[in-house]
Amino acid sequence: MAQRGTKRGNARVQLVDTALDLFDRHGFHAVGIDRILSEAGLAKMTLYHHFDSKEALIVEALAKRDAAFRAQFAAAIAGAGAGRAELLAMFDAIEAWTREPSFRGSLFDKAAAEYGEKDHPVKKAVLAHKAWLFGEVRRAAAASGAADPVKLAAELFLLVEGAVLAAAVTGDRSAARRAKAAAETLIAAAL
Amino acid sequence: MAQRGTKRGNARVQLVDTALDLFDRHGFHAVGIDRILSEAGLAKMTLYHHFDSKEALIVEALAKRDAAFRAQFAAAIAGAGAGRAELLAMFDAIEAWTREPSFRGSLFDKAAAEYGEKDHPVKKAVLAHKAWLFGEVRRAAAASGAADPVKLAAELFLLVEGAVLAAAVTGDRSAARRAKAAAETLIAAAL
DNA sequence: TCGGTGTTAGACAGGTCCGTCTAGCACGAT
DNA sequence: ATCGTGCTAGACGGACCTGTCTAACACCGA
Repeated sequence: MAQRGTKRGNARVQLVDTALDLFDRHGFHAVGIDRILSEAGLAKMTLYHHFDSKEALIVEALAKRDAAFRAQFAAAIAGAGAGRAELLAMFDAIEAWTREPSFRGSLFDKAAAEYGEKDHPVKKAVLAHKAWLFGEVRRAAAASGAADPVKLAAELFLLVEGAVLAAAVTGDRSAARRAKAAAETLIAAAL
Repeated sequence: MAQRGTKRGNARVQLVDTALDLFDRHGFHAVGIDRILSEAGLAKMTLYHHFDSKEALIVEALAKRDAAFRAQFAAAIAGAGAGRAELLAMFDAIEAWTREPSFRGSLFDKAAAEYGEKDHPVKKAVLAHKAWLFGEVRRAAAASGAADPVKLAAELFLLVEGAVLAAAVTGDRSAARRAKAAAETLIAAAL
């Protein structure tokens, strides 16, 4: 049994982190709360004190992953300038991510696969994440001087999504690099 | 209760079709065999007479979906010529598919999300499907006269994957059309 | 009409699911 | 040191999971 939290309030963090890892590895429905609690060394009531339900835990886990992703993404493209350079830096960021040994695909894609109902809280979290990511691409595309920046952004977004999916499913770790190459062609044609 | 099969051997087909529909709507782990049997109006032993396990049913369901997809895909691109026209016809095929009211995303992407282990039979079925699809793109790219057909195929494949994913997750039904526009740019640059 | 074959119904078993319960721990303030 | 409070442990409940069992059904050829 893992040592119990030495500080108050650590349990919640431990819970979310453990859940995040297990959901990522095995999926949401496949992982029961008993397994999360066992792995985290915590008890049932600890979970239900902090969260109303397993679903609430999932939503919070996705929120944490979303925040971490945004921060990592922002840091990765911070060095680049605006416009074209920033767009290309995004593909570098995706490549760096997909090459991490811990990369197991987008947790949001997995969540979307398991929770397809439009009004489901989990699906809403997925859509919010996707909308933000597309917004980032659109913002950078707008500063690239492209004739039709929204069209360019939409095309590049498809490349990003495709690269992440291909890297996750087939394990193709060079997908992001090839997506970048395609992006360079699309950007050049869009100016 | 649904009327029992009037012909012998209809049960197996009914089973696979019902499972396919439910897996597509709710996911693999979320759908129990009891639900499938209830919906199909069949009994437990009927399932376990035809299949060794739920997993075997999943694999057969994916095989049927794979076969149907290949047939539909082949029919959709049959009219087009070879090379560039065939590549573009593929995007039309994807668009037609994603615009079907019954479109709920790629069942293979969902399967990959729930069964991530490399050696899992379900994952193997997913990889076989993806490998075939990429092979189709590569074959057409090879006949397009591109300087580096494999590179072109890889880039177009990412667009296909991205379009299907975007259509499934965000419900963006014009994703495939934009993927086609991007593909035209990439093909033009690859010649 | 009768027997044999292949399929089906529904109960059952053992495990796990999510969520709730009571009881009691460990800590901060006084 | 004692009290009060926030948090936690582990048992429990009812529902559901996958897979197995017995018993009997419907249909075939003879």
